[in-house]
Amino acid sequence: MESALSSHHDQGQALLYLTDEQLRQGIEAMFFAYRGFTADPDRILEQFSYGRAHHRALHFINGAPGTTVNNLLNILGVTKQSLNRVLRSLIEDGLVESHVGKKDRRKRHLFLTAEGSKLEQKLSNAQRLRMRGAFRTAGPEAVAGFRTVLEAMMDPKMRKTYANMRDNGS
Amino acid sequence: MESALSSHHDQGQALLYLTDEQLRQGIEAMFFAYRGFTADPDRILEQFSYGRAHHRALHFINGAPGTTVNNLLNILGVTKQSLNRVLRSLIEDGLVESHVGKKDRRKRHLFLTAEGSKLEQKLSNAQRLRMRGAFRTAGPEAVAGFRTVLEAMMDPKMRKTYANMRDNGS
DNA sequence: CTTGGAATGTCAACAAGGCTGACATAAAGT
DNA sequence: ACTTTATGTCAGCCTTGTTGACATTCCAAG
Repeated sequence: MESALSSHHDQGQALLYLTDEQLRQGIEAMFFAYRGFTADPDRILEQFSYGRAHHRALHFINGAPGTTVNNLLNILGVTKQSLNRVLRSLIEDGLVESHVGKKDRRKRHLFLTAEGSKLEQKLSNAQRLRMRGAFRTAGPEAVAGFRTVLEAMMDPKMRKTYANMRDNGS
Repeated sequence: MESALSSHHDQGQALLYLTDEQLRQGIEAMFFAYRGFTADPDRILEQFSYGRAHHRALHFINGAPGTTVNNLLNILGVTKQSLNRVLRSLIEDGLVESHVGKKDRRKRHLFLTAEGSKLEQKLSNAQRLRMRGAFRTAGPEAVAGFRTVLEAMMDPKMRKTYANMRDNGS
C-alpha cells in the first residue's frame, strides 16, 4: 500500500483507504478484535456455566434497571423466546429479578440483584481492562476514530438506540 | 467512576478517554457495530442455508488457497471437529475442494471451486459495501484510528497472525 | 360491558455451530 | 518395528439462535 506515495492522481491519494485490500484488512481486523473483545468475559462466564447471551442481558439490565423484556429484545436483536430462556436461568439463579408492571401488568420490569450486580461488575471489569489497554495504547485520537467508524458501521436503527444510551448514560 | 471528571490533576484531563463511561460506550459500540458488520453477509448466507462459520471458512480459504485444515483452525480459533462439519458441507456442495498433501499425506489442502469463489465474492462484496460506506463517512484519519484500536484489542497471538496476513496480502 | 384484536411474555421443539471424546491414518523418532 | 505425535473424521452433547402454539393483559369498538 505504499502506492499512495507514488500515485499520480489526487483522488487516488485521497481514496486509497477505500481500496478492496484496505477493506479486507478492516474486515479481518474486526473479526480478530471481536474475538479478543469477548475472550475475557467468556472465560469468567464459563466458570458459572453461562454464555455470552447471559452477559449481554446482565450488561443491558445493569445499564437500564427496570427495563422490560420487550425493550431488551429490541436492543439485543434476538427473539423473545431466545431471551426468555436466558432470563429464566438468571432469575432462577437469583441474579435477576422480574417485577410485574404496576401500570401494565403484561410487562415485566427487570433488575439485577446484589449477586447479579456482582457478576456484572466482574465481567465488566474484565472487558474494560482489555479495552482500557487498547485505548491507552492507541491514544485518544485513534479512539475517536474507532468510535466514529463503529458508529458508521451500525444499522441506522441501532445507531439511534446507541446514541440514546450514550447521551443518557453519560 | 467519573472521578476523572472531577480530578484536580492534569493527568485526569489527558486520560478522559479512559473513563469507565467512555469504555462502556466503546464496549457497546463494538457490540452494535459487529452486528451491522455481519448483517449483510448473514442475509445472503440464509438463502444458501449456510451460517457465519461457512462464511469465515470461505473467506480465509480464499485468502490463502491451499491452506490446510490445521492452519485454518489456528486462524478461526475453533476446534477441528467444529470446522470439519462446516468444511464437509462446503465440500459436499462443491464449493470447496480438499486435496491430500503430496509431501504429507495427512494434510488436506483446501481450495475454492469456481462456485465457491462466486459465493465468496458475493459475501465479500456485501460486507465491503458496508465497510466502504463506514470508512468513507468516517474519513481516512478515523479509519487509521479504528485499525489501531482494533489491533490493540486482539490477543497478541492473533495480532501476529493478522500482521502476517496484512503484510503478505498487500 | 363485552368482545375482539394487539401487545407481552412463556413453553415446546428444532437447527446451527460451538464443545469433548474416541478413533483412524500417516509421519517421525527411538 | 514400535511408540509417539500430527492430522483429520465420526458421534454425541450443550448453548443459543429460530418458529409455532399459547396464556395473559390491555384497549378500543360496538
